[in-house]
This record gives sequence, C-alpha cells and structure tokens, in this order.
Amino acid sequence: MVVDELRETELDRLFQAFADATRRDIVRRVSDGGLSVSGLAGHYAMSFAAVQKHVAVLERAGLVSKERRGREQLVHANRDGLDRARQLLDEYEAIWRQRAGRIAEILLEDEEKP
Amino acid sequence: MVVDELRETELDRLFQAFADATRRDIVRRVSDGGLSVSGLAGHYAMSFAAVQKHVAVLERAGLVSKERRGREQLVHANRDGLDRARQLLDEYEAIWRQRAGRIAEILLEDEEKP
DNA sequence: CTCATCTACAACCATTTGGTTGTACGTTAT
DNA sequence: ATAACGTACAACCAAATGGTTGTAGATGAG
Repeated sequence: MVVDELRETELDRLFQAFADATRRDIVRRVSDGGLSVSGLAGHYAMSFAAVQKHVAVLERAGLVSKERRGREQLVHANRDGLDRARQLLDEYEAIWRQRAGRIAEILLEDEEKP
Repeated sequence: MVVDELRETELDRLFQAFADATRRDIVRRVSDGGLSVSGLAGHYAMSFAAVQKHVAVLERAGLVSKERRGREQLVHANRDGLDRARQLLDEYEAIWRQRAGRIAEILLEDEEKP
C-alpha cells in the first residue's frame, strides 16, 4: 500500500488542478494549440504572475507542458494527464456498475426462491 | 457568462472533493452500500470529527448524501455527482478529438494541394 | 547597443483547508 | 434511569492556496 502513496498524491495534484475555474479554462485554451504564458494572461482579470502560478500548478499535475519558443514559453496540453483523471472516474463508475449488478442478482434470487 | 458562475463553483467543489485521498476512499467505500459516519471513521487514522468534515465536503459537492437511520447517519454515494465530473472530462476529451480532427484535415489538404 | 517584452521568482497577505480537542445533544441498550 | 454510543458543532492551529507587487534575467526588435 505504501507504493500507492505516489499515485495518491499524483491524483491529489490532478484533481486539485481541475478544482479552479481559471485553470480549467487554461486547459481548454491550450488544448486547442499552444499559447504563450502572456498570451494566456491576456484573457484573465488577474496579474501575469497569478496566471504563471496557475500554469505551474497544471504543470506539476502533468496536465500541461511548456516548450521554449524564442523568448516566450509555449504552453500546451498534455493528453495523458487528462486520461489519468478520466481513468479514476471510470474506476468509480465500474464500482457503481458492480453494485448495480449485485443488486440485480439479489432481486433475481428473490424471484427464484418463492 | 454570469449564469455559468454557478456551474463553475459547482465544478470547483466537485474536483476539490476528489482532490483528497481520504475522500476518494470514502466515495469508494460508500459506493458499495451505505456506511455510518463512525463506521467510516474506524478505517482512518484520524479523529471522528475529521472524517465528519470530509463527509461534509463530499456532501456539499453533491457526491454523497446522508440518511438518518436511528441514532446513526448512513452515508451513501450519489451517482449524478460522479456523472457530472465525468461529463466535464469527456468535454475536454471532445476538444482534443476535435483538434486531432482538424490536424488530420490539414494534413489531407497538404496532400491534395501538390 | 538599447529598449521593450516575456518570463521567473521572492516576499507578502488574506482566506481556505485539514486536522485537533472539547462540549453538547439525541438515541439506544441495560 | 443511567450509561454508552453516534452525531453535531465550535474554537483553535499549522500549512496550503490564490492572489498581489516588486525585482531581475533572457531574448528579440529597432
């Protein structure tokens, strides 16, 4: 179980990254192609430094990478970050479906018995 | 856009709720049927009150509901909360696929031109 | 070369978060 | 009736978060 701690904090960072409207918007914008940090900053009513921090959070979460392009830094979306998040939620979905399956079984048994 | 602010803070709460390993574990446990708060608390190396707070966060996020059962309070998972989260990530997936589609188009055009 | 631009990062601040302990209250069991 | 249990909630604390301003280093343009 100790091994999983890495995965857990990785998931912490992933969902934490999604838990902010500005960051979700950044992900949307850069999924559509690369954007410089200041290019991004232009869209939000906050300082350049604040946007820079948001990008850093996304980067640590593996949702985004930066690529130096001359004097600017292009931010682009990282597909596998998104996939890891979807994977976890799918796992929960599976638990739900299993439970639904068991309930169906129980109902069937009740029908068979009498 | 003002209308969406509600949806945005709703999403904030949703992903924030997922951004903690203990809370993700609680969701897993109660997806498998109802559990009392103290029943849950037994599984974690933290105080009852701490677990109670985690449940409150999940409840505010719409991922979980409580149902009074005698002197205990049964916590059970709320399916649509999970679905709303999956929906957002699917939306992002769609953006990615659209982008992939456009790239494919561009490549096709390049092949047609010469 | 010089200046404007883009980025990085530190220092600071208010608020939120994740945890604690303590107290109080309703419900069940003896 | 009394004790034990399950819950709720307040008060407190340390650390993290989301924002600010200010300073400094690279890089590109004129």
